[in-house]
Amino acid sequence: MREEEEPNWFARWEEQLPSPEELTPLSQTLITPDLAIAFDIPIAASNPIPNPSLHHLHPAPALPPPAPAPSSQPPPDFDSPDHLSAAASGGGSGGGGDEPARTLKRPRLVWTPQLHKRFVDAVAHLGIKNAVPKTIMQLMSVDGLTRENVASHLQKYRLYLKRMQGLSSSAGGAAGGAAGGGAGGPISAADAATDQLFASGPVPHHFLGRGPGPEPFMPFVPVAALQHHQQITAAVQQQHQQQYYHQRHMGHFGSPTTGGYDHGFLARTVPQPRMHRTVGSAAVGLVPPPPPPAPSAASYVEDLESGSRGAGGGRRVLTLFPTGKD
DNA sequence: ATCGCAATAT
DNA sequence: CATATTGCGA
Repeated sequence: MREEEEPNWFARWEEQLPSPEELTPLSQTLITPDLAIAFDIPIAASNPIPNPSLHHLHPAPALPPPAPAPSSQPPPDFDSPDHLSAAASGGGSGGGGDEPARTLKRPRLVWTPQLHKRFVDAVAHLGIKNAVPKTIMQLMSVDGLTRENVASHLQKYRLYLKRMQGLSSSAGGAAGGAAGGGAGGPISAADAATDQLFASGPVPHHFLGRGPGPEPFMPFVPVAALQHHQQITAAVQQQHQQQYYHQRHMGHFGSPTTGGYDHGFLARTVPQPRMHRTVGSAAVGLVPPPPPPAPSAASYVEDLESGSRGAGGGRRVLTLFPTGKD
């Protein structure tokens, strides 16, 4: 009953995807080390490098989870509920020092390309069929990730796919409508470019004259295309306080060079084929803008870092990853 | 009970 | 602008 088999991505998945049964708890504190330290939160230092490596486990994973059957196996095991430091808003806090933990609101989750990748990978791996928030969430094994988080993101993700479903032509886009789906077919597309696309404009978009046109755009189609294993780090930021600064006011297509970083992703809900981006990537000055000299249809898989930190910016959006990564 | 999605709030 | 929340139907 297997229908399609793409040993390519599939094989890779095996390497980094822990079988639902083995699912290794990648507990990646939703908090960044810095943040944790800032809050005096003892991070279990027992996880310097989660499970970068993998043990070649069963050779035949039989694509879909073992038995799409409903009730089947218990969840992979989630550990700590959440230590999300809610970052006291400053104001009131009087008490101060208590252990913020449950019952407190979690800071807004920042979907970083990496995290998003994990998401996309999971969806691709599960297939439209099982790609439901709960499953995805569990497969992602991201500590702190909630079903709502995924659900919300998933919603947007689907919208994106639908939106570009018709535009394929035109370069760049690459898309393919695979989505569809209706069930039955595992999405097959490749979005490898996800993170990369996020920050870079793989789309040879010639600056279409659209100045005031909002177009955050979310570049990438579903599919899995893993390559390396990296730590998924979820970054969080305060819930209130001023907010996001990076706004695309560039209005002019001229030189979107450094200046605004961002990981654009997902687009609005207006059915407008507008595509274009201002690209930006890397805030602290790194990851130079990859000039797309070869508009090949090939998609590279790489992850970029957006280590933008409060540093000079002003805001503390800790979207920081383990710098290291070799 | 959970998903899916629109609307709405922050 | 990106997420989070909420409400309602399936």
